[in-house]
Amino acid sequence: MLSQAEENYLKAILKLSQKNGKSVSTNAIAEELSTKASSVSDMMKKLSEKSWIHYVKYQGVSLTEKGRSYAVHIVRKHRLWEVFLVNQLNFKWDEVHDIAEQLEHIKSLELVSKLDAFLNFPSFDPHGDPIPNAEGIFPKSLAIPFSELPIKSRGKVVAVVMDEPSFLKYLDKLSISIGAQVEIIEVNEFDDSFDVKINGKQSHISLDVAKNILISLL
Amino acid sequence: MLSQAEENYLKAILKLSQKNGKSVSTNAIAEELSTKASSVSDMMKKLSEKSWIHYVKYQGVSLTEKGRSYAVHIVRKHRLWEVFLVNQLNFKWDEVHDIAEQLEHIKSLELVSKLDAFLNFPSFDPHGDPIPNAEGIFPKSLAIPFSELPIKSRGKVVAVVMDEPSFLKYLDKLSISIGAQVEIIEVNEFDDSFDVKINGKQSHISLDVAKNILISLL
DNA sequence: AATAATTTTTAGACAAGTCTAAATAAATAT
DNA sequence: ATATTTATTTAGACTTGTCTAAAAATTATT
Ligand SMILES: [Mn+2]
Ligand SMILES: [Mn+2]
Ligand SMILES: [Mn+2]
Ligand SMILES: [Mn+2]
Repeated sequence: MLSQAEENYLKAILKLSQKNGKSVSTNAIAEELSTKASSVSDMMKKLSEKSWIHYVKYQGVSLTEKGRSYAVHIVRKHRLWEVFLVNQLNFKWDEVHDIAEQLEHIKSLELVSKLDAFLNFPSFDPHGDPIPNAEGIFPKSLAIPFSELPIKSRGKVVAVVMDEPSFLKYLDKLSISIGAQVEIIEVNEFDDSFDVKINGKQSHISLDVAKNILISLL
Repeated sequence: MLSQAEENYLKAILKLSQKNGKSVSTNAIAEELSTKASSVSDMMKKLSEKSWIHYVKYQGVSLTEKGRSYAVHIVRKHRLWEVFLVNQLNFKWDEVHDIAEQLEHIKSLELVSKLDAFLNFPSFDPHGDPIPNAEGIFPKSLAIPFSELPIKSRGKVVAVVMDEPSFLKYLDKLSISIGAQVEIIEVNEFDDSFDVKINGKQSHISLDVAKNILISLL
């Protein structure tokens, strides 16, 4: 049985390899988990001995089939619990991450499947992130960053890339939530900002913000 | 912030002092937590340095005010989660203990209070155990062991003392559940067993079983 | 009251997980 | 191709929580 620490490492490796493709560096993992590279090296040795990861010294790591499916299961739990917290307990979307970070480590397959059913088999979490099903398959969603939305075309917010509370609260202030209708009116070259419409109302956002909002075209 | 291990020790001390009054012995704690007396000694030193318990070598331990209130909070979480698992997720009462044993360590006051509200502020868990409120006050219930119910008087099952799955499943088999109407028809002196009525139907239970069922008189 | 049995504590060891500092390998720049 | 910088690993130390075995204190028995 894996410890919480081991589970967090697997999850970090999954996240980083989903983002950057291929193999993951020691430093990237250390950064992701706010720990030191030396601690990561130690842990990589351990996880590799137990066949959770492929690891060649100085060459980075990748998940084994077994490791990937375990990591996906943790992600599944994390996102299901976030749905529970927001939809059933009325938490706000910027409040749930740290709690789900703990709940994801609760061990009971029965619990996960009953929770899934209770929540009506959701496909996306409160931040628009896809929830893998019991077989580990992620639902597809073709989404592009808001910053790459063609001018004048309409889109719908489907997800956010960051889940830091400060970013999420800022989106609240801008009335940007999952499902909101958006449109780019104009690009301001000199500061890379955008004049936009959000649910029909004119607004203004920076490139940094726009890159972290995922849109599906209407 | 307390570790899971420390929390489990505090909870064990609370449980034992509620059962036997006064101060709790090293061996009793070791037994309760399935660990060794030497480990308990070590931990008692640590908890006492941090003022969670009163501890005098060779004299047993008791909780400080602060320790008691922390332990009660863990119990509150444990029992609220059990209610959630049984009432919302349709677990059976013999399946929830181990899961609640993990969930009780999730740290978020906000979560506890929202869960409490979501469940409609329950006063008793699925085994009939009292759930302390946010102030740490336990609801009262004057209950006596089934084995001490006066002959011919009627009673209602309000709680069970043990929560081992095997015991709970056996009660299921006897159709004994929280709320069931019961009555002792006759005491069989030679084997200390009882002829009883459960929801009107005649049955037969041992002293061991009867001692672990709590009744309130009708 | 002295002895025996039981309970509790200490001493020393170990595994997990982390850290700092030093060594080594790999990548980059000259 | 060599030197420099950066990334990664190793060495050694520390904390938490556990264990076994031995020592000490307490309790029970004669
Ligand atoms: Mn986590
Ligand atoms: Mn999320
Ligand atoms: Mn526990
Ligand atoms: Mn219970």
